[in-house]
Amino acid sequence: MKNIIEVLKEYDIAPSMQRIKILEYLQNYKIHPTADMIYQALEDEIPTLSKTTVYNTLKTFTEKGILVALSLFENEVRYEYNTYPHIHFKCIKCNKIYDMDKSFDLYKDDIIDGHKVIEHHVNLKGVCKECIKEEE
Amino acid sequence: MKNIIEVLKEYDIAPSMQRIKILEYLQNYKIHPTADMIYQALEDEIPTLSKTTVYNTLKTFTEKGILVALSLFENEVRYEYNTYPHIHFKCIKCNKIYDMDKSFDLYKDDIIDGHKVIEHHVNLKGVCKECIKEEE
DNA sequence: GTACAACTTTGTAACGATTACAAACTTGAA
DNA sequence: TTCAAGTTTGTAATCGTTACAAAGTTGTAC
Repeated sequence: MKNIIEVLKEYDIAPSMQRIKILEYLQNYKIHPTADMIYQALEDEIPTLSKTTVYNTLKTFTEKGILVALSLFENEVRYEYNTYPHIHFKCIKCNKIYDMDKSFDLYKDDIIDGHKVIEHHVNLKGVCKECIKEEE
Repeated sequence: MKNIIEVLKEYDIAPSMQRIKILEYLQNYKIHPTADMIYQALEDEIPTLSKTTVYNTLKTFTEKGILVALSLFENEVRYEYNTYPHIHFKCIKCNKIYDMDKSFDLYKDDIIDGHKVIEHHVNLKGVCKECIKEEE
């Protein structure tokens, strides 16, 4: 396993104690933790740790490219009336969500690796046609 | 277009004014609105409308099967250390997220229908192997 | 028509994840 | 040793959402 301090330096991040522990946790526990999970796991080891530090650190890591943040539709639940399987495309500029009729292998109701699939979502994110126009 | 009152009755939902207007909005504006978007669109027409009513109604519609609620990772951002393209499976019982190495057509950096794709996520939801065991 | 029960709607308060902000602390170079 | 830049911390605020209880509405039995 790569030295954590070197990884941080590689990404141009000062290797503070908090940052080292957080990255170490992420390397060891690949359960896609939330900020809160990380905080709870480390608060015994670093009793002064602040949740804000965890958020700040994760933000820094994500900005510098060490991590990827997963959360397609962020804080909002979106509702749709039609429910045939299709692909969603969300524009990062205007926040509109478009339906796309590209087909895909649907795993709904399949068993994969022993896990039972109930829902299958394909989500794209990018800049929509309209917003590309406006950029020019 | 189908009569809205009949659709509601079909799904065993009493057709109140609020419910009719909300369903009408969803039929007419297929932009996958948030609860708040719906509230804002209707508050002029129904000045006494409460946000709670919108939330209640959407919950009812979703429970009865008129709508589908989209929001894969809910309120939480999850972080991951490795970033090769893969499929995520989230267990609805234990909330763990598993990586799956099934391959899929990757649309990243493609242009589809004029929209530029920057991110491409495939997300499955269901009951994981462990939790299936526990159910028996 | 009245009364009552069941259902709906409403407003306020609370919640949980996240962010803003400013004060306190740490670091390293001049 | 000092100072500036960077880092950490705690508190308060924000945003989407939910809990809860009071008020309003409806339909049916009398």
